[in-house]
Amino acid sequence: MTQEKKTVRDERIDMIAQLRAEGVNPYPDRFERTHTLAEAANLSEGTAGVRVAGRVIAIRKMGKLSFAHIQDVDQKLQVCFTANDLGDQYPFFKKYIDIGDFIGVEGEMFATKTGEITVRVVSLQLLAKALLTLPEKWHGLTDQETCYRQRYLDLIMNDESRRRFKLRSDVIREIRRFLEDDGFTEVETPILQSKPSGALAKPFISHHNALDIDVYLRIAPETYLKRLIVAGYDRVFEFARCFRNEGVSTAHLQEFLMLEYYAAYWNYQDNMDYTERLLVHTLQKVMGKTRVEYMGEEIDFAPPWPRKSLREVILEHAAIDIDAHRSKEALLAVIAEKGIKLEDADPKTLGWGALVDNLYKKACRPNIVAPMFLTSHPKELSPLARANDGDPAITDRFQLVVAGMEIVNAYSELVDPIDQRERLVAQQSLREAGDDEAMPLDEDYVQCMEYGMPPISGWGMGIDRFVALIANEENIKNTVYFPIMRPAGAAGGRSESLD
RNA sequence: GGGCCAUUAGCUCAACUGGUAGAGCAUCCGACUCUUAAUCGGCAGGUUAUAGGUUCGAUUCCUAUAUGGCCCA
Repeated sequence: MTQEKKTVRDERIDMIAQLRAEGVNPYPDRFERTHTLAEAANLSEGTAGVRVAGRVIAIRKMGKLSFAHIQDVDQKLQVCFTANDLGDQYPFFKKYIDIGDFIGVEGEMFATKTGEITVRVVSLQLLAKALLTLPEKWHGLTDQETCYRQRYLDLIMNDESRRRFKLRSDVIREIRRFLEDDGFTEVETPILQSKPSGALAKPFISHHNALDIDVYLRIAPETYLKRLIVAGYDRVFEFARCFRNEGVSTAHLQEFLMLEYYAAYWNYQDNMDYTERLLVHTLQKVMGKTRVEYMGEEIDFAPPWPRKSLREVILEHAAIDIDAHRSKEALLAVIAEKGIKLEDADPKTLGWGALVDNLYKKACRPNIVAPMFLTSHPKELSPLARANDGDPAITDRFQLVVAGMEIVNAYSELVDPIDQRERLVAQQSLREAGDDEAMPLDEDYVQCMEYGMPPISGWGMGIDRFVALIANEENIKNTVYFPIMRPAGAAGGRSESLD
């Protein structure tokens, strides 16, 4: 006996054939709506001629009276079918409409005895027949992997997921409006670049066939945005999809959204003021408040946010004065003396600046919860930042640190072409020594600077990370619709290449 | 890169110390005019992630692999 068992899908395919045989198109081309579901939900009782459409997400079929809920990404609405109102269409509904289908209905608004606003349907149209059933209605979809791989199911089933993605869209919209209202121009700069620059990171490499050159997916839009300031724009910004070919973790995406803006004639102090205004405005607009909860801690963004130098912060949390230990050897010695273990495999290969950075990440950063501006980073960590006029070993730079995460990175830009060339040459030699995160010398960029670059302060924020923070979401993958995953069922293909 | 955990019906989960793999929802058949996890009755649904091993017997124990999650570096 090889009788194949019928799956739900097989049954639905049979049903579609049956529908067609009865002259019903299971996939009609349009439906004329009078209201969205959200609009309909706000209509008053007695409003007739309401035409709405959506996906059926729940059905309660009874003898001659049935209820269903239809849903879109914003709203869920109850609809009611009776044999009296629908006539022939009532048995059609009972026989052919399933959870998961899209339907369009026309009817009159009324309130049920529990007071729920509902459409009393007088005519019904099937708009799309579903072959596969939705996840179970009560527990919904909880498997994280399925949520990532089939985000549409996550969004259909999980209200919390819909809210999170709405928050993301709201954040981007409000930031964009705020910047536009302040005279910033939104621009687009290249994603395919022949030299990756603007950050210290490993790029993805691709190949341009027509030009026969290797190209890099951008790691930051920085140097192109500054070229536009040279071109004469006062203020530009870009929501820039960036790519960094680095490790996977709950805090890192390889493809992520960075907002950068550049304002001519500002320094980093002006920019800290502006950062407070921009982010407080955004939080007020999208959350209606400045307090958010993240992983059980309450974080209040009410300004002003303290401004502390890297030196002060390390002194505070690690009791080490980095100014008193300005050589790598001296600093290593005092770190060892304090019994602090750095994360990097071999701190001896790091320069003084990188050592300071590691020390901060280990001893200070996890303790910074409330928003704080961290300023005055070592010059060697910031090849595109302006050196401080009083102390040329540090830069006029700040990061906004919240909940142990760097949310914003900004500085007074280096606009001196001679200084810039020297620093990029230094980076280049690090690169040649094997540091593939060091920045290559971009001759075209330095040349641009030689034509004259005004004072600028630039700013960058990881949108995904910011959204994760205010959405109280631990895993950054849940702030993007479709995070990259290893293809499901991919069978090996890499064992051969292992040495 | 290292450690721990998970993978069982379409979905959410059980299955004691190794002894015939179960339930709810969804599907299918039937009843039902205010339901909302609708209810009630009935049917059906499985290569327990994959490949090996131990055993009279493996969802359970062991090894490897795959995918994912969490923690650490």
